[in-house]
Amino acid sequence: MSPRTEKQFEIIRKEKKELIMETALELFATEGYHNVSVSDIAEAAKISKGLMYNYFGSKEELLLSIAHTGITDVTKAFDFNKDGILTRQELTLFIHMIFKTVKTNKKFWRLYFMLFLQPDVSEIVKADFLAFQDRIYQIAYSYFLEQGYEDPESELLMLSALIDGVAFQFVITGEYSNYPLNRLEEYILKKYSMDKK
Amino acid sequence: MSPRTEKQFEIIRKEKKELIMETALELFATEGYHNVSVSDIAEAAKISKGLMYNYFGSKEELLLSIAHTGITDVTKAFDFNKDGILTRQELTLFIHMIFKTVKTNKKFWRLYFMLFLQPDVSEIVKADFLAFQDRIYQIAYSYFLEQGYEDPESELLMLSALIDGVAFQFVITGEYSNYPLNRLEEYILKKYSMDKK
Amino acid sequence: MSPRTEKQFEIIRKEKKELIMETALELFATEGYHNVSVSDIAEAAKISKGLMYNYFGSKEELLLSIAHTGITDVTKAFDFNKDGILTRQELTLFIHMIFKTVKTNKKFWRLYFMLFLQPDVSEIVKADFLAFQDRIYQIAYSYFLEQGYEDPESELLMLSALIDGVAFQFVITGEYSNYPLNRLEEYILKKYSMDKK
Amino acid sequence: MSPRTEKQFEIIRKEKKELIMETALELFATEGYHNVSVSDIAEAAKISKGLMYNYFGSKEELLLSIAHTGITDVTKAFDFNKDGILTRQELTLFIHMIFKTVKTNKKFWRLYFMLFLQPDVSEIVKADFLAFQDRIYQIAYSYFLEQGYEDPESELLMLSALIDGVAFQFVITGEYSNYPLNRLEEYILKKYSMDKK
DNA sequence: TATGAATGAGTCTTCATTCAT
DNA sequence: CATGAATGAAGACTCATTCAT
Repeated sequence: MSPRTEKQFEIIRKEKKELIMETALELFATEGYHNVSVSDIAEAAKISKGLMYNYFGSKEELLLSIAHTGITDVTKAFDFNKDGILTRQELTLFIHMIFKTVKTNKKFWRLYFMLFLQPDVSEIVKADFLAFQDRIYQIAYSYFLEQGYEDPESELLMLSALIDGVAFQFVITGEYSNYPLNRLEEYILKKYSMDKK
Repeated sequence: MSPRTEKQFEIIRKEKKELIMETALELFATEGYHNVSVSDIAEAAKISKGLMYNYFGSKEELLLSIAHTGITDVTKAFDFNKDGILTRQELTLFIHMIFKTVKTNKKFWRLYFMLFLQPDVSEIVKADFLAFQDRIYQIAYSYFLEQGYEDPESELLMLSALIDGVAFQFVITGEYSNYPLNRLEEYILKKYSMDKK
Repeated sequence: MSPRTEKQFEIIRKEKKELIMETALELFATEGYHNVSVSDIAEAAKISKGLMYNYFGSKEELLLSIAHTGITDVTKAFDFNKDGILTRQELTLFIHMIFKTVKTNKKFWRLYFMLFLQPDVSEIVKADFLAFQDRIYQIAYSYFLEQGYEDPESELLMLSALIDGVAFQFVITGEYSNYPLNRLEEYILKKYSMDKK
Repeated sequence: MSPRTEKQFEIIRKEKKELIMETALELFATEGYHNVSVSDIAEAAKISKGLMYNYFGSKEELLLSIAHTGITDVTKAFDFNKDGILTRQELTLFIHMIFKTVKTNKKFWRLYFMLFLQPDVSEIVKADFLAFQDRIYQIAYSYFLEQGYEDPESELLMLSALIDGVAFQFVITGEYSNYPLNRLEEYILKKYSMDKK
């Protein structure tokens, strides 16, 4: 008889928001943002078309929310609170984590690659990502510097490109691909363990 | 004033077609396929909307034509008629050529990355590209094998990923970016010249 | 803490209803009926959307309630219980009252003008207004007749149009306009004091 | 076989544009701007929904075009190229013309009254109308001044309000009303012929 | 009585495509 | 070969209204 409490409403909102975002991510990643209509999302999430607008101002805002939440989650997972210098083991762990996040969040990374090829990506998304990338760069850079690499910057760019390339190739393969991500991970790790210079 | 010969018509057709494709490539790459309307293309190419349909069955066909022509051109440029084994110089040249084509056809590669993230890419385009990739793989693979690399397949995949990664990062930067493509090229070449194992 | 009596509930209902109507009138007049959503009204009145439907069957019914209540109030204010003939002073007072009500209820009159240009105004509202107008017409007509005006009907229509025109012009000016309503009132009163014929 | 000439296209465009504007004016005036959908207009004009957007950027732009064209036409009809002072006959003619234009363009004036009650009317429309009104004011003002009226400004405002009021009352009556517009015109004209001071 | 999540019909608008000339 | 007016299906978005709590 009495209306739902504020808390109850909050829970409902949170859950619905997540449902919509997950559904949309799934569709955006598999079909492409422009090939998915708001109706498609509503249907897949089993809600009405209008409800999406109760939670997100527009289809684009939904996309940006997904991107923002995704990168925030990934960033959190990395626990960047390193103050000292990376040891070799730590770099190993680090690279391992990147591969893991790519494996776990394949759809998300697919979306991110799409977003970056889209020339009109919101500055917010870009800033989010660049912040994340920067952290990684700093860490890897200090490692290469420490290890006495001749041209740590190029080394860094190469590692970055390599990871991006592997991730890209992995991501463009279908849901159940047999891209040898694990094998490549090992191979890369081995390389960085042996390299001197 | 005299009626044009069939040959002349053919030339006109060919030129118009190319004009449309170039204009469309430019727009697709800078604005994104879905953000460019047929009207936009017509306007930019200074032709009528109807004329596009004289040359291409649909907007999508136009896209696929661009992709097909592009990859054909690139493939041609490579002159794969190698029968013997790649020497180190040849690999060097080879990698150099890849970087060169990425640099020269930035827009085209951008389009290609987009296409590959789009799950419904025509099988034709896929086949085109896979054929191209296969040739490269064969060449590089035989090289790594010859050079006595322990795991030539992984090595191959890594080179491929590395190049894709560099190309991707280069391509998503704006028109006049300062991404150090040349420096990375050199760095990669040096790596492959020194590496034993 | 003690359960509210029925009487108290009634008072609450009345006050809420008035709050909603006043808020809606304010918004309708400043933004236009179609530019104001039920959500807007609810937000401005600091109530929930659902509550409005507790008091009014629909958005349109709310509008009509406002119009009905408004014209009823205005009518009451006039105290039409005249049996005798209007003297000149009484006409003066009468015209003065009309101007006063226009001044005081600017928003309401704005709404009324809108309603009358809307072809599908409810018959109820029309009837309300025509009743009001009729009373005024009767009074003014009898006055003009008494005063020996040649064509009292035309005279009446003119006075009516004049007042409507002044009111309209006053009403379409912004909230803090400097339309010389008072000056015009005086001017009109003077005219009707001097006119013979 | 050969495409239509530019001239032919121009004619087509002009005629279609007028058709759409006339149809829309009819509907806007009888139903109200917000109660008429673009589909309604298309259906009434027997064109497709999309075609309207070939000629007008939006529904609102269509409205503004109608308003602008209407007031331009009316202004033209007045031939304001007066340099001398208005004689009484000229004022008579002048008032007559106003009444005539109201009678002839009833729908248009209805639309204009609506627009002026709409708080968010485009500045363009307002400017158009105020320019027109200004011309009329100047002419009437100079007349009243010349005739030695005590307070020409108030006199002017009154004439203006009177005309607005008559027009308003005439306009809110249905298509085939029996509002005595002609009688009122005569009555007003008589007034202004007799009035001294 | 009061709340706000949920619905879905309806609206404006876009745009690939067709076709008469 | 070339044009652009015309179409209509599809999409994003709004909002009055309902209803479980």
